[in-house]
Amino acid sequence: MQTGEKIVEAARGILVSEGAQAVTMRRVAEAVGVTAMAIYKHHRNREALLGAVADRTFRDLAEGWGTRVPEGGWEARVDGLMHDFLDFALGSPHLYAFLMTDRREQARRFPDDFKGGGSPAFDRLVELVEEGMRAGVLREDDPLEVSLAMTSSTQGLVHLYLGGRIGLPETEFRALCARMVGRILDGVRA
Amino acid sequence: MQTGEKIVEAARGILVSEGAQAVTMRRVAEAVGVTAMAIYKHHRNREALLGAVADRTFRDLAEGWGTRVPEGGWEARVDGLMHDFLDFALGSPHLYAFLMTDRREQARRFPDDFKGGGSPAFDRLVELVEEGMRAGVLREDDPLEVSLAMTSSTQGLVHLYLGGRIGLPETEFRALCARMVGRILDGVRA
DNA sequence: TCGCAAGGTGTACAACGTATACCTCATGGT
DNA sequence: ACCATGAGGTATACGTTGTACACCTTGCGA
Repeated sequence: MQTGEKIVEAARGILVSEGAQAVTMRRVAEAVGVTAMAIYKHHRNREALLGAVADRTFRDLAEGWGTRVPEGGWEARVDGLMHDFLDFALGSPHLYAFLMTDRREQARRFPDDFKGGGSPAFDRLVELVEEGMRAGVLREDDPLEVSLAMTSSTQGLVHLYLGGRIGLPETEFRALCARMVGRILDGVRA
Repeated sequence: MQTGEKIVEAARGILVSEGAQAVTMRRVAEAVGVTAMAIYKHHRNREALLGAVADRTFRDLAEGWGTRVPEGGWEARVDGLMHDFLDFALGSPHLYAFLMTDRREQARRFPDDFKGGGSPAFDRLVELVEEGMRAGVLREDDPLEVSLAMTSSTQGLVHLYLGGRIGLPETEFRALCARMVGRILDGVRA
C-alpha cells in the first residue's frame, strides 16, 4: 500500500477512536512510520488531510448505502434506511460528528445540490418518498422537503443523543427516532 | 467589576465573534488586562472557563426567554417561540454551536430532566403544546415528545444551515423551518 | 505584629502545526 | 553512459498553545 493511502487510513483510525482533535500530524506520522513532515508531501496541511479523510469516508459510505433492507413493505424500508443511518452515527460517533459538524468546503447544499442526485444516501430516501406518493401512501407534496424533514429531525436527535442530552439506552433511543419519523409521516400520510 | 466576572465576559466576547477555538488563555487575559496565569486563580483550566461561559449564557438566556409574543393565536405563539430560537441561533452562531455541540457535564437529559420544568425555554413550548391539546387544536399525545420533535427538527435544520449545507438566504430558511414545524403539527393536529 | 490567604506575575516546558533546507533515489531524455 | 529532475523522505527550528511552578503583594483577622 502506498504511503499516501496509509496516511489517510491512519488518520481515519485515530479519528474514529478518539475524535478529530486527537488527529495530530505527529501521531498520524508515527502510526504510518514516517516523520510528521512527510505528510506534507501528500497533503497541503492538517485541514486538507482531514478533508481527504472526509472524502474517502463519504465515498465508502456511498458505496455500501442502502444495500440492506431492499425488501419489505414501504414503512419497513423507511425504517431500514433510518436504522442504517443510526448504525453509522451511533457506531462511529466521532466520525459522524466530524463529517456532519465540521464545516467543509464544497459540501452539498440543499436544495439545489440534492436535486440532481448528488447525494447517494439522501437520494435513496427521496426515491422512497416519491414512491410512497405514487403508491398513494403519502399525500402529494415536495419529496425533497419531506425527506429533509425526516433526515434533519433524525440528525437533530442524534446530535442531542451524542451530546449526552438524551438519557435513554440505545434501543429506546432508536425507538424514539422511529416515532419521530413516524410523526412526520403522519403529517403527510394520505 | 470583579476580575472574575471580566474574565468570563471577555471569553464570551471572543467566543461570540470568533468561535470557541479563538478563546485562548492569553487572548482572554490580554482583553482583561492581566496575565494568562491569573485566569487560573478563577478557573481550574480552559475547559472550566468555557463551562463558566456556558453557565452564564444559559442563565442569561433563561431570563429573557419567551418574553416576546405573549399574545396572538396559538399558531402565532408557536411561530414566535421558534423565531425566538432562530434569532439566537442565527444571531450568535458561534455561541449557539458552542452551547449545543460541546459536550458538557450536567447537561439536562431528556426526558427526566425536562419533566420537572428544569429547562425554561423548553418548558414554554411544552406548556404551549399542552395548551393546544387542551384547547383541541392538537390530538392527545405525549407533550414532551411532540415538543422534542419540534425542537430537534429545528435544531437539525439550524445545524445544517450553520454548517453551510443549506443554500438559502435567511428569510427563506426561516420559512423552511416554519414549514417543517408545520409538518410535525400536521401529524398531531386534531 | 504577625501570618496567611487571595490574587497577581514571570518563567519554563511539552505538544502542536508547519516553514525551510537538505538528502536520496528512480527515471527518462540526451 | 550520463545526469538533471522531481517525488518523497528527514532533521531542525520557530511561533503558539495550555499550564505547572515558584514567587511576590496586599489586606485582614488574631
